[in-house]
Amino acid sequence: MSAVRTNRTVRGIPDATVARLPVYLRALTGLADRGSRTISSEELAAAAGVNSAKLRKDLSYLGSYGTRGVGYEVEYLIYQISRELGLTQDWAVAIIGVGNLGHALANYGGFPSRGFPVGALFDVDPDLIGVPVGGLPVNHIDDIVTVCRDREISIGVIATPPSAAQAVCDRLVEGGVECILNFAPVVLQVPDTVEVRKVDLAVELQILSFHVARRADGAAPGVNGVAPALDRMDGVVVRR
Amino acid sequence: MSAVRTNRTVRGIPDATVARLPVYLRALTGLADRGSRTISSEELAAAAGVNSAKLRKDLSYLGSYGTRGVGYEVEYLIYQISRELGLTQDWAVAIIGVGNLGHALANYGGFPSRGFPVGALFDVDPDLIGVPVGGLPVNHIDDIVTVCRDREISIGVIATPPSAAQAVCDRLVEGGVECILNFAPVVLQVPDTVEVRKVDLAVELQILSFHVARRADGAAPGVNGVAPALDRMDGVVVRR
DNA sequence: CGTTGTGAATCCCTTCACAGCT
DNA sequence: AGCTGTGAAGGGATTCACAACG
Repeated sequence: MSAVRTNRTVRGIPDATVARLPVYLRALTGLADRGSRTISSEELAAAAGVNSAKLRKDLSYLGSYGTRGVGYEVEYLIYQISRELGLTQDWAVAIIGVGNLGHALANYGGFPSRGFPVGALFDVDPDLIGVPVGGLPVNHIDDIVTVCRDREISIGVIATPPSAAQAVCDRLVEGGVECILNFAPVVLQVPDTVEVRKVDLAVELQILSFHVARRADGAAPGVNGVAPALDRMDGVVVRR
Repeated sequence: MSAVRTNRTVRGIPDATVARLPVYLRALTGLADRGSRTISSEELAAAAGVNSAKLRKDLSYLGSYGTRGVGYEVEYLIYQISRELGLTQDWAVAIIGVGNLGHALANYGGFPSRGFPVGALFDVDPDLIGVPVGGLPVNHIDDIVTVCRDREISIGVIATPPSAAQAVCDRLVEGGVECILNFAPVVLQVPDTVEVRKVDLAVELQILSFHVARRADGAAPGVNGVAPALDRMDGVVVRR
């Protein structure tokens, strides 16, 4: 994690910054659509929902792309952020698991339109193999390695049941995929050359639950919240 | 943000800790299924993919639920974490936007089975109103306020196109919903009594893109990556 | 004059290391 | 003897505040 490039700045952009760049990018494309030519850090920060000092510091990691007394040129900043994020080229994704979620993802236009064409679909279900979903026929999960190699898949999206996730992940890695977006509620084991990001819907809801519960706490009983709270520890409450 | 409760400990559990509790919970239920009675911080940490000191510190915010020299009793810890997260009661969720994603979410069994019954569905499309999705008829988006009030909805899941998201959000808040899970690529404006969490698939892919691009950088040309990289700044490359 | 870019201060989270308990 | 619980140290990220600059 100490890759020094001889480019413009010595790199090592903080993870927190990288995670915000796409948000800035979205705000900027919105502004470009509405015809803005330049924008100040204050305004852009408001549009992105962050503090302006944070925005300026984030952008400063990319280089000095603003003009003092004026602001940032929208189109130019869009280009610089896109370049930094590697969005100047397409990266093919594979979706593994064509159930509810995988189906929705395969049909979701937001991926290809942002430079992430869906290059392959995989499932185990024999009834699905060969059936086109979102215009692309489903391949068998046993062919992950060869198909990913052939089609130069860069990103694997795991939308399988949890029990299958690790095996699928292993094959993706074997097929040369080094970036994985994991929707399965499992902690994946990968070599440290591989980058994994996780989206876990149940976890998100449980985090929200903490906040609802906290609010309900002080409030009058019966305000949003279906069953009465358990007060006694008389058994385990987690369902499956 | 300085809510002091007179319970057992003075509260104020760090956000980072709250975000990990669901992960511990999942690891623990897995262990319980396999019949483990107790577990050490070392083992549980490994299962959850974190460092053991972090795990112990996180758990220490809930209270002293371990036994020195032994470890944690699995069932008891499950109960304590569930209680802390407010999972000892159900919280009804509403899904707004019954398109690809909303449809998948409505049919996803993981929500109700974890204590988040789907209590309402909304859309604007007249063809969808009244049609049952996942067993529940779709309501019109104009009825959000009254339906959410009536059915005591605690959590709103926004799965609409970005253009509709803010208006939907406003109505949810008006209907008494104080926790929102937002799938629309928009920064929502809410009163600070409302908690918003965001899941943005395109952002996740763009973050991964940064990492793919970084890897591809040093590698031989042609290794995973569809189009040749742009070297010149001759136009804007972001698509819509 | 207005806004960027950035050292310095602050805050929060993570990790270490070990005292304290079973 | 072994493992938890936690002060203390360390590392990042955020925010402040202002010098530098167009």
